Amino acid sequence: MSASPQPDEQRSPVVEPVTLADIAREAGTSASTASRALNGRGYVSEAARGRLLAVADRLGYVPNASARTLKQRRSRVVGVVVSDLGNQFYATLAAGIEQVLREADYQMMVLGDNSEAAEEVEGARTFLAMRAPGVIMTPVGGDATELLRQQGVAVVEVDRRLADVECDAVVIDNERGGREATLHLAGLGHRRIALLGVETDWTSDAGRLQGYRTGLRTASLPFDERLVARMPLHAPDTEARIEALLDEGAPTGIFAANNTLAEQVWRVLRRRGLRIPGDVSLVGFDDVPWMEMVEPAITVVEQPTLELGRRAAWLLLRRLNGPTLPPAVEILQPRLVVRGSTGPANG
Amino acid sequence: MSASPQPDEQRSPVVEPVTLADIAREAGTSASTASRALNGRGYVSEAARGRLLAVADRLGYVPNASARTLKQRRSRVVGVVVSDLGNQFYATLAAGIEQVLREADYQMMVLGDNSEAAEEVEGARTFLAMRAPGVIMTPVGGDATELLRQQGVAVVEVDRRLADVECDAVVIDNERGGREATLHLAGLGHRRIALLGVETDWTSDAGRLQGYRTGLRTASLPFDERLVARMPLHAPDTEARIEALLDEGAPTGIFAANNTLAEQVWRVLRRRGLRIPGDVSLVGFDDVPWMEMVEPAITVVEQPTLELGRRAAWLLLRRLNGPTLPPAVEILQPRLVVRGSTGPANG
DNA sequence: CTGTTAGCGCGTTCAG
DNA sequence: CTGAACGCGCTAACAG
Repeated sequence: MSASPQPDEQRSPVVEPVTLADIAREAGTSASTASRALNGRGYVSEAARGRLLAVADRLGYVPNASARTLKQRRSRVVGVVVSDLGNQFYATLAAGIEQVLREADYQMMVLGDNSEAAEEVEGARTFLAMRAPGVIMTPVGGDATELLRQQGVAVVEVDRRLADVECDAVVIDNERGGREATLHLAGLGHRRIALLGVETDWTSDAGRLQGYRTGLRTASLPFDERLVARMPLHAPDTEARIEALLDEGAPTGIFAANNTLAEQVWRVLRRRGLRIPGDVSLVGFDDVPWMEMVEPAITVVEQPTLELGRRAAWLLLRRLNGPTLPPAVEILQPRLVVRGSTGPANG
Repeated sequence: MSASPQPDEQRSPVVEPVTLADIAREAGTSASTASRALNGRGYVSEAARGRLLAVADRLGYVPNASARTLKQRRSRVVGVVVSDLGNQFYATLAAGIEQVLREADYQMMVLGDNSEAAEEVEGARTFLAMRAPGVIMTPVGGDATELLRQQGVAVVEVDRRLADVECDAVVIDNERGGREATLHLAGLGHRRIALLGVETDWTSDAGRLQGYRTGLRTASLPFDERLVARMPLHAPDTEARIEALLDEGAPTGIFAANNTLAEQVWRVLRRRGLRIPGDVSLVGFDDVPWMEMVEPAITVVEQPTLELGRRAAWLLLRRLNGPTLPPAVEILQPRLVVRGSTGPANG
């Protein structure tokens, strides 16, 4: 009955953002002093500082990041570009990076290229535009790193290495992981062990393949082309290729070199009604939650993914503080976790 | 033998970034004209435009985002804050948002609060500092939205609603989802149906609970307190509480109101050696990949998560173009997907 | 300890 | 169609 709904009373006051000048005026100082007080650099009397902080708080001051970045010629945003944010591995990697960055008061901005060099370069340009002081990435095509480095942006490669120029990196001992997976299968009596990898020039896959070969040799098993399938990255027919591998290679043990491949193999095996490990044993690389929820649980080469991210962030922070330090490369160790998907060969 | 590795030849030329002034000078025009040519606004002769574009390309010009933002008083970065980026649901939500934003030439910056109002506010301040024109969030504590709105930042709530002030939102019909899950179990003859939810004031959980109650009523089943467990968000003893629910409520059917709860129930049931659905039937809310990989696969109320994100982004873009439009609320429909984890009651 | 000055790189007036 | 001038908000130098 009373106040009928007025034309919404224009309920967006949309106040102008409070600036340093505003709080300086309010506190009776100059903007410079306000600046010094609010970010703790330079001399400011206790009295002034107190007043300034109080006013800033009262007015709800939020520093304008763009102005600061423009002036200082670098932002507090660290760029991260990974292959696929939907993949648990990369998501966890990013989480690790974020943990460390946050403590150091940097913002993280993540971008996904789809393992496409072009998108990676686009991401690099974005970070260049934002004047990011550093970028962490799972490299796909060299160009991005080069572009960044050329502009004085620190780059850390994580999970795999690619850059021609030397740069900081943190990776897994993939060769060892591949070897252990292969030897585990060989130790169970498997003689036809397949490798399922990705067709790239990435050091991660190359290492796992290398480990596979070393493993075979150690176990005195021959290397057979028909037992190796390397999937093009965006192949629409991955499952068909897996079927082909099964048909032509007749493996009794399969080493799938990443978590998505493991999932796809698993689906194919199940669809075919093949028993695991009765008919085929399966070892994955990179442990993700579903692997220990399915029946049987998947034997896997586990990698310290979160730690991988944390180290990468550390390396970057170190680099930001010491631009002339020699490049550092950290190698983390994977660990074989034996579960139900691997068993003795019977064929 | 030849050139011994020199002191690395100072191989970081670290060129100064190319500015608009640089390319203007090179092309023999003023910076203003360069600006107009490069971002297509205002009149520029074809000749000048051509030269400018060529020079910009040759010099590898990357616009300084901070300068642009400072001048225009708003950036091209849309903020997104979700509860937990590690959770597949929120990750997919973000992916949907990103798809749409990218097409409209906006950058997305995601932040995770841990369902903590304080972190959410911190996120809002970050976006305020970056002069984000809009923010999309799964709200937890009201304050952030208010802060943002007050400063004229467009806000879209997604997955749940919270704001006192009216604002755009896109949500799922949770009531219906909860009802269908409950009726499905009731239809199978279950009389002791438990609800496992989260103890929050979120509309999502409230809706699912409401649907549960409606479902019970429709099926002429009594509402029993002992069959309802609402978990505090960061409870360290969730599994113990689930055990308690099992002991005290003796349910033969369980409706777990989100994907993480479904996972936890599943783990507890398995640990206890209870058969699914022989001893207990389980329905989840929000379909995620593991649910159809486990044996038996989980019956679930599926929601169009990616679409949820896409719509939220659309709503935001719409709002950015029409600040005075009336608030829009979109409600998307969930869908019951029956799989093996639900079966007839026998007790 | 403080204020003044200047400029980061850009886009937007406004004359010409 | 173009250029000159200005200012977005902040901080680094420099006097005082």
